[in-house]
Amino acid sequence: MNIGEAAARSGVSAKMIRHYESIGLVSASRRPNGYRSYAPQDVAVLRFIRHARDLAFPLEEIRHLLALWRDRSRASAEVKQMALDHVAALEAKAAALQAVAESLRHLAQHCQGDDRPECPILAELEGRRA
Amino acid sequence: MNIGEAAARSGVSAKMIRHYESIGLVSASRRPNGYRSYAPQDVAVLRFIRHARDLAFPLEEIRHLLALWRDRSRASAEVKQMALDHVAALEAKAAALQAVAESLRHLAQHCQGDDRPECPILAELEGRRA
DNA sequence: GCTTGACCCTCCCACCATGGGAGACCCCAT
DNA sequence: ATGGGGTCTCCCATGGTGGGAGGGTCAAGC
Repeated sequence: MNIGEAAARSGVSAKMIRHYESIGLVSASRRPNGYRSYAPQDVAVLRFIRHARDLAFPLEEIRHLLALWRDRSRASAEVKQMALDHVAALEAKAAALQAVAESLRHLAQHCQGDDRPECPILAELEGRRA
Repeated sequence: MNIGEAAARSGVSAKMIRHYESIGLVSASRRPNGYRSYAPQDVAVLRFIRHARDLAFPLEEIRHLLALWRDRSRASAEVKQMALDHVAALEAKAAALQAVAESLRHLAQHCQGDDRPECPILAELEGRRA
């Protein structure tokens, strides 16, 4: 099948499929006319990638996961470790965002939010620890 | 003062100060030799920007906040609204990350993580809803 | 005066993942 | 043979930051 159909079946855009190929994450055979040609197992790889992206794995980690996936003798421990490390990274990022949101929310709480110009939010940004 | 000192005093790297200037967020007068020259109030602006960045405001919103800051007759309501909108955006992003982390954590929970190859994480990525 | 080192200048490239678009080519059906 | 839809490659943009090359400037020490 051509790239368009592979895209539709995998949920990965044609644009991204080409990109993944350019960074060596996937490969594709070519027809005589230069068109990329995909077999069902190629679509499976693309789907794998998409699911991993849905779980916010960076492409470099996906490259690793793909290698483990293809290695039928891999130890599940390695996969699990990658997953847990990734979970930790995601939670750290989420916590950092949440913390920033908290402090801004506190700040906003002290702002009247009326027609007057007095604003503790701006004061805080300015540097007066108000 | 030169850019290096302004950077040290504001906590914004010289690199970033130049960048902010290139996108019209800040301005700087020039010395005859071409060097940028900063007054204390310029440093105050840079500090404002840095504090806003610490609160994860995007530069375009900071541009707006700066305008409000400089407008002594602004209504604090507008600032508060921006802050609360931003809080909502941050919390949405944090929640999304947390949700992804959760599902991956659940997935990993079912993985033995031993020497054997069986791995529900890879199975899930593959698409078998295991 | 001359060298040295610290600073400054501009311009380009990189990250990360994705999308948009231009200009050209291919193929099939009418 | 013409039109439309698919495909090709290549460039550009996002957002915010950093790195570095290649060159100019200035002050201090000799």
